[in-house]
Amino acid sequence: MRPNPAPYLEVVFDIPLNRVYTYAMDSNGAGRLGKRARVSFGRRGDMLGYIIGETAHAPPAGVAVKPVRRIVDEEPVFGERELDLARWVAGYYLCALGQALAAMIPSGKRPGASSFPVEIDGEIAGGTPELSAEQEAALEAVTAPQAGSRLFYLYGITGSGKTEVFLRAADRILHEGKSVLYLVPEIALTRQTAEAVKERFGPTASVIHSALSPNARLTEWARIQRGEARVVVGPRSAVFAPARDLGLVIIDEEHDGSYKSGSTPRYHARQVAMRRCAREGARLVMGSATPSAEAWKLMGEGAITRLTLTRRLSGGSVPEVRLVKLHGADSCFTKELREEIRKTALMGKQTILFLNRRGFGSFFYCEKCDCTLTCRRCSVSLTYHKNRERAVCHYCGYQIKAPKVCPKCGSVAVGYANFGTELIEEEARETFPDLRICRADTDSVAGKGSLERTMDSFRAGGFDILLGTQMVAKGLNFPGVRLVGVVLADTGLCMPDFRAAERVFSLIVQVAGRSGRYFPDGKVVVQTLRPKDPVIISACNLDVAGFFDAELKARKALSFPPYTRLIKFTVRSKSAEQAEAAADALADRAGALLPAGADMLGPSECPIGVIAGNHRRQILLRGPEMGALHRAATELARDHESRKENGVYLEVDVDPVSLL
DNA sequence: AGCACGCCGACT
DNA sequence: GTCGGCGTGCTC
Repeated sequence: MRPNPAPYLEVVFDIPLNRVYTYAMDSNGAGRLGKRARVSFGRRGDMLGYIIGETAHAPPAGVAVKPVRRIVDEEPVFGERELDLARWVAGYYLCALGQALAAMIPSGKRPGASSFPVEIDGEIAGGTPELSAEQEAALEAVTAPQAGSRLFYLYGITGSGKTEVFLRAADRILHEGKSVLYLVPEIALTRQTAEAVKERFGPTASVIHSALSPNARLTEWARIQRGEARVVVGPRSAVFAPARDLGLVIIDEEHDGSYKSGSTPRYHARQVAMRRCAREGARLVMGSATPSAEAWKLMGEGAITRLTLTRRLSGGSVPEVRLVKLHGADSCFTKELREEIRKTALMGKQTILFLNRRGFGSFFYCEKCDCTLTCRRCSVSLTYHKNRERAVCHYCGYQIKAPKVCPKCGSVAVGYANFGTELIEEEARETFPDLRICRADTDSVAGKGSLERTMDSFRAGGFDILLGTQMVAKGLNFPGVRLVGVVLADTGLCMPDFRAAERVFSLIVQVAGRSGRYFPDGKVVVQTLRPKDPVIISACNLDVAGFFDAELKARKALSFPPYTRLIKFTVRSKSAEQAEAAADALADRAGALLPAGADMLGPSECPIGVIAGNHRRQILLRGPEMGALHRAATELARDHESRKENGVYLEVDVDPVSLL
């Protein structure tokens, strides 16, 4: 037996420790790179690690090298390309390499277990429909052999046939012998698109269904690795699929918030896709009726090629969107909405009521002049703190005594609005005691099975009114729905977030598009406390360009994305004093490290100041470009880690989507 | 992140 | 006298 030339393996773990550990491998031969290993780690007897290197060098003296227990994989689960991508993710999003790898690789035990069968929806249009001239032009642009651009945006109203263009483009790329990643928002849209892709591409397709077990995911992963599956449909994590010869990445509903991960690593699938496309020479095509501000700006500058679809294919009409003023003191339902709900029920049709996320805190409004309280520096709504009787900006910490009269018009008809889903449900039941009402949001339902049952039952006509949050808006089709009501558009608008207007606008336009598509007589009623608000008006007119004209001007004036980049630091501690001290210390260091042109907002208390006994404070770094800002943030994070403060945890969010 | 070691309050 | 609270310290 010849001596092993590389007897040590470098292993990383899915823990927030950016360190590489060395284990001993006594048997001969190399080829462990990219496989997973079971090792004993600290007090933990058994731990799954990722082998990122093979080396002849022993760790520094004094450390007792442990042997590898078992190599888990027959074949490596990640190659150089995946490792490179993981390194980039770890560096860009400031997390440990092991955490980046864990986010990429499904954590199944071993491949081979059978996958959960994907249910058939029974609503798939057979064959391939004819393309309109607009669709044809878009397809040609995206798949042109000598594309001048690599980045495209399919911008078109709901029902204009974006999906068919995506499928045709995927088909062409496949015929070039390359692979395609087709990203869809979580849950809802996945199923329909997945069916279409399965039907079109058969076994060449890999559908990363949300119901797949970890083992089944790993099986799919291996099929993609081998080049057996060359069209991958899935949610944001599918952007990491080990596709060979990547030719095209499709991001459907690009504006959707689910593309940004909510836990470490807090990556954005769009960002990862852009990096992959640049690195692997692939093209990227995104699509939405309501692009993100980032994408809209890039389209305006020509950095992304805009391909516009204007025609509705199914001949559906644009729905009537009615804007109705809601009087704060009265009920959650205006006369108009009540009458429309009644009328709809009498027709034997159904109503969907949208609640803009759960009411968050309380916000000032004036009944008389429609004004709100905003921070002068950040232009976000001030949050009302009842116990302290103060109105606070959660970006910069600016605060004033909570007014009892309107500062603009002196009216005493002011209040602090807060409409939660429970309140609205309660009132809906009181107002319509004879109608059958159900509620569907993630926190009202115990298991995901019961949520699906609720949806299916509603679809089958088992309820008259469905109360739901964004998740209902996304992709599910309910053929019996005539009326869509946005209960209170302002709830979202008053979120203390500079993206609040963008989200509200997007939601209303998406809702409106939905209603017109599946019911020719569709109606949308948007209730608002402030019917003169330009955001709500442009949304009801479905005026995307008009909205972004104003919105981008405001973002520029206030130095917010997409004109700047942000990195958010959140410190948390059981002790309020420690959290405050740590945040202040971090801010001091940040002040010294910040590059020219960059600034810092905060430290301030997080909008949800205490979660599970943890006091939270945040600092926002802001700069004109990511390069220098990111270097400062990296330094700052390293600095914090080196002088480990007990019980103080730091979390970093690069390109945060929500500042909450 | 886990998981153990360690040093102070109310129980059989 | 012990069981157990979770503070802090380490993990090849």
